[in-house]
Amino acid sequence: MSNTPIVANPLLQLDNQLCFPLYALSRMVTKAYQPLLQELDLTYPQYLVFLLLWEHRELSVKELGDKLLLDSGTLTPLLKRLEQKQLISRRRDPRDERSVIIGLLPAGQELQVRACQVPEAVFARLNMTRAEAEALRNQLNTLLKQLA
Amino acid sequence: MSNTPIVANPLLQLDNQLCFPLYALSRMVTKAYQPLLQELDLTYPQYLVFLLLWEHRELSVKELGDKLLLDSGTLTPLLKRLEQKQLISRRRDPRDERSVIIGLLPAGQELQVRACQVPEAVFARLNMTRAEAEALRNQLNTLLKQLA
DNA sequence: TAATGTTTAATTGTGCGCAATTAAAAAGTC
DNA sequence: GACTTTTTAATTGCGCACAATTAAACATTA
Repeated sequence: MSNTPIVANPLLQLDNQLCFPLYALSRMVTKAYQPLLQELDLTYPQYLVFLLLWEHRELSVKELGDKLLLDSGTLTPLLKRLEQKQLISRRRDPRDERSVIIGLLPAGQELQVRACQVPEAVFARLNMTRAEAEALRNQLNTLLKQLA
Repeated sequence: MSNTPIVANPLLQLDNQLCFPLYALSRMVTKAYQPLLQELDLTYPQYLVFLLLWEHRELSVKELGDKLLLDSGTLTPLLKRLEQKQLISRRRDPRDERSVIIGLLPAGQELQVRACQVPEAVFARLNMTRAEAEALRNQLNTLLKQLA
């Protein structure tokens, strides 16, 4: 009875899944950022929010969610923590009181200078050429657009 | 003062990061599994545990962690939930009392039959050929081995 | 064998991620 | 203009992920 043969279904083997390396690599890359972001006192998703704010200065929660593919259940508490650290501001859009507009405070703006070295430092840890990285990024982005 | 020019640093733009499509695509793929796994009453990481158990029947928490790149802080509560649902068993290894051995219970074994259709169903949602999927998987696995 | 070091899980605490619900504002429709 | 529908955030609850700590079992070495 404890000898029931195990059906070796290749479709159900971890090594044959596309999902697993995607899942695992994503976490490993996040971990590669961690020590660098710790110096900025930011988590990885918080860092992504700042990438957008440094580029656009102001964005609504909705716009952040559209760009990061995250909903308000994730963003609202994250943004409140950044507000509490005086890095960003949160205010209702007077023209549409449903929207909450996120803006950079001086301390949040100043983080950009210290963040400049992060991409290079992380890149150095992944042993791949620029061309390889860009090719993979385009590949992943293509898939992403098909799904989102 | 609110006119401080924003330095457009391409290295700090979300669209130029490799990390973001990896992070976002991983979550999207997990979401693609969700409705299928819901019928098995499993979460995505729980499903990964079962892929390994269906293949190996018994594995220690350590072995599961090595294969999934997860630590006991993640696995212990997850496994306790599966134990509570009578899907798996947890017992100390009599030969090394530090190890906890995870085994399949009948209900957990029977889940395999219902799971057989999951990989095909998920694959259908990603508009890519087998060859493309395999190429990408190998690429991601190579990167993963470099990091782990 | 006694002391030291290593391995393995468990625990604790924090921060996502997301489904589901609620509530308010805005837009569309009759 | 009242009614309905849609949009937008916030809230609640649950399950990961993971860093840091603890404790027990095992291994190594003096």
